[in-house]
Amino acid sequence: MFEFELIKECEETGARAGVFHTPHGDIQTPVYMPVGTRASVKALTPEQVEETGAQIILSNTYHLYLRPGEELVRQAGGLHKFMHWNKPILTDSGGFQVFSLGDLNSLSKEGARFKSHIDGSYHMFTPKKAVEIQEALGADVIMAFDECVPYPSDYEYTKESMHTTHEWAEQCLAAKTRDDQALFGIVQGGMYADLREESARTINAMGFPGNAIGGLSVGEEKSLMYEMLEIITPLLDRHKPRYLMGVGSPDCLLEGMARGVDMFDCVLQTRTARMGTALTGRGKLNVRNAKYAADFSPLDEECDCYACRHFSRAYIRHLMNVGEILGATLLSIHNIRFSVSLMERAREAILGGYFPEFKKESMLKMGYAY
RNA sequence: GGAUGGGUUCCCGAGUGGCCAAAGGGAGCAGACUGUAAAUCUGCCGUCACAGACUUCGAUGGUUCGAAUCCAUCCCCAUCCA
Repeated sequence: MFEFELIKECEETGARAGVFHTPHGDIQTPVYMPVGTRASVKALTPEQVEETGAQIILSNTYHLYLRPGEELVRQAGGLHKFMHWNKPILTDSGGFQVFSLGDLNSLSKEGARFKSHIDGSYHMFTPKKAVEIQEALGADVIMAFDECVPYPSDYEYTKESMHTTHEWAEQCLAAKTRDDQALFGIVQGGMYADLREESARTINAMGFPGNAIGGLSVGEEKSLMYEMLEIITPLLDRHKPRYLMGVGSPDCLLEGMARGVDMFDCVLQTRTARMGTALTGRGKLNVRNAKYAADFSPLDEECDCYACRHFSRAYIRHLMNVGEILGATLLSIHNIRFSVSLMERAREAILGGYFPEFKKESMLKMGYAY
């Protein structure tokens, strides 16, 4: 279980194609994972998510712990059953929320004491607690409890935080009791090359079945993120999946893959969808714009998603403009399908030995600098 | 016919002598969004030769240094009474 088969590596870049085995099915990598923070990919039914070709979705420990509570999810028979999604699920540990939602009460080596953003009540997350909650939720992949330092952060703080994250990673491993869940460690180290190297070596040595890279895409220049990736991925076990947390946009997906990343998750697809933005092979398209009022072509001519097969830009613009929920649904379907499709095509390119060309063409067509 | 309340920038709606090109919504236009407190947030939103000027608050005329705000007449609208 949780074996990662490395099928092919690009000879020019670090891109890889593989298969990650989980109790709820195999995942063809590289993979984009839609995010369903509160046990729901916003605006979509599980069937709609599945129809996009999504193989695995994310959910969130912090949010589900606060509401409805992990015990309730356990009672429901676990997250898969509770939300009616029978494919793999990955739960984020909640580290990101505990630190980003601001009202952090106190942080120590033991864990983080924080105030609920919902009712102001105090809670304590420790590595052990984060694992316990995630075991109750029952996702296929669970994440170590880490601290995601903001950008910019000074060297000393980043270093100390990284060491705490490492200690927590060990504690998460020790706390784990279920063997039908894979616990991934998370590399931190901010934007400091030596810290990233140390963190990658340390986390990798702990022997997690998969390694994640956290603390990137937090406001830094993309070039800096790529630099960090180039330091990190070569130090992570080739035969285990590498997961770049919170990334990304189409260009970041391609650039991440080229640097050896296998798994990505990002809220951008669904969030921007709800705001009226469609990701397309020719770049972003804000369908609310007046110029699409009478444009009866699909969001993306080359897309095979449900929205593009049946609806026009003009119709979706109309839905968004009058505030019909269906607009958010159709755009979400499209953006997820677009991203999933990009990954599928990239995988084929890796397998077919033409990934560098595919990447270049895709980037240029989408209007990204190359 | 009489009484009363009204007519404000695309719409709704504040404002009742200067700090008013005129609050606040909405609509419209554009932008942002990367381990989701987001069906959210931000900007613009009379015109122009735009750190200034010009036109505007039903119409016309008047009072005043100064009017969307006060006065007169007129034109509409709403409700009530005949």
